[in-house]
Amino acid sequence: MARPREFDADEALDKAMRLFWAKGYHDSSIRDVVDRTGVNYYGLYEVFKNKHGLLLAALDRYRNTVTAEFGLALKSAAPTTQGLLGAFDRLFDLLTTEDGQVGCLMCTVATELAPHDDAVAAKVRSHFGLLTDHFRDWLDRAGHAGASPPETERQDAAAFLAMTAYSLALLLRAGFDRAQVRRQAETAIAAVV
Amino acid sequence: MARPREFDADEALDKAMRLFWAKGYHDSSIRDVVDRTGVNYYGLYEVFKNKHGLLLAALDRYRNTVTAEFGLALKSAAPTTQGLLGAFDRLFDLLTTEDGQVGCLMCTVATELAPHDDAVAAKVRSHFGLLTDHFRDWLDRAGHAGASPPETERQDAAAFLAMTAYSLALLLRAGFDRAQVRRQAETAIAAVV
DNA sequence: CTAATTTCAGAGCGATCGATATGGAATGAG
DNA sequence: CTCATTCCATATCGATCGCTCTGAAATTAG
Repeated sequence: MARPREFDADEALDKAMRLFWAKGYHDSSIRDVVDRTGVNYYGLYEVFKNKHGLLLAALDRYRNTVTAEFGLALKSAAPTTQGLLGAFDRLFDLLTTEDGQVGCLMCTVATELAPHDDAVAAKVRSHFGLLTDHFRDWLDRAGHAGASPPETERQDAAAFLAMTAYSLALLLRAGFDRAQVRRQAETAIAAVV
Repeated sequence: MARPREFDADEALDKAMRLFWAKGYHDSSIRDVVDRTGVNYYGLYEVFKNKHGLLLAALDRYRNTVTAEFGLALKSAAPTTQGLLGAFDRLFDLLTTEDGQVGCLMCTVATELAPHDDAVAAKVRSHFGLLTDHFRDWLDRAGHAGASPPETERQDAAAFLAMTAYSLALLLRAGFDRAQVRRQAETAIAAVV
């Protein structure tokens, strides 16, 4: 098989994801990616085809790491108001890293690209659906405690919480301080539990 | 005064605003602006200094036209659940134009630029504050009808509605259909009135 | 009228973009 | 070992970026 690859594709993808996450798509150049990952152009294009392919792969990775992590937080959250608020606190941690990744990658590329990029738009909507499912699971657990609301109402509440997560991410990215954003989360939670 | 200007600065700014609104900042080139407005480079740089100055002016115009229009809708909205929903319907109209402007310009530039552009971030936060004030006015009117909630709670509700408006715009831009987004609006409204 | 001034139209600037081509280094097959 | 193959490192490509400069056109002052 001739000369073996010197880089770890997942590791490189993670760094590329964090670059897109911090700076968005158009403002991140392939040269930036090369510098950050240490991977040469050849390897990058061999594995990810082009810049757009790299973004799509980064979105998948985001879903499988960051969003999955939040899913775990929801799974282990108590079926109470405080439990849900704790999950949102975990979300805030995930959405504000030390390396400058502020907000949610999905929300950022949604506003930047979705109207003119069907592949990205599809991934965003799919991600929103996943988020909704996670909240739905939590609501199902919480519903056992009190009176069980009707099916459609509970599904609406789940989608509403997913929308809330997105908008909290947007506010964080816009520079609102965490305490203020957290108050918004409390108001949203009070709406559905 | 020598040769007079041949273009209307406001008219040109409006077209530039719509370009940024539709495609975002980085994906809109000065050449695009020149083509869309018919204004030459010289005039553009003479009036707006540079691309960033043009964006800031566009954000001001957005606030004074689109957001002002929504403010009027809120002012004339009945102090009822249906009244508020009607104002959101007007918002949906404003956020989906025939020329391809989908979503909210402020939200779009917030995710695209705010973390690395203080001037833009400041305008976004100011815009969010204005939106909050508009909702606050409506809540004050609505509050007269029933039991008046405490001051801080009402202010939180106003900010929550502003956040809701932002996230509805985000969902529209991500390609969710209007009916689904409207359902989210209903859920949010039910949370505060 | 001429002269001075300002705008127009667009050519052109250096820089950077995404993407590819190239020559040498590293590996496995025979 | 040789040799074909694959990857690394980087030079380079044409295109486009934000922006400026230039020469002609249009206007006012005198």
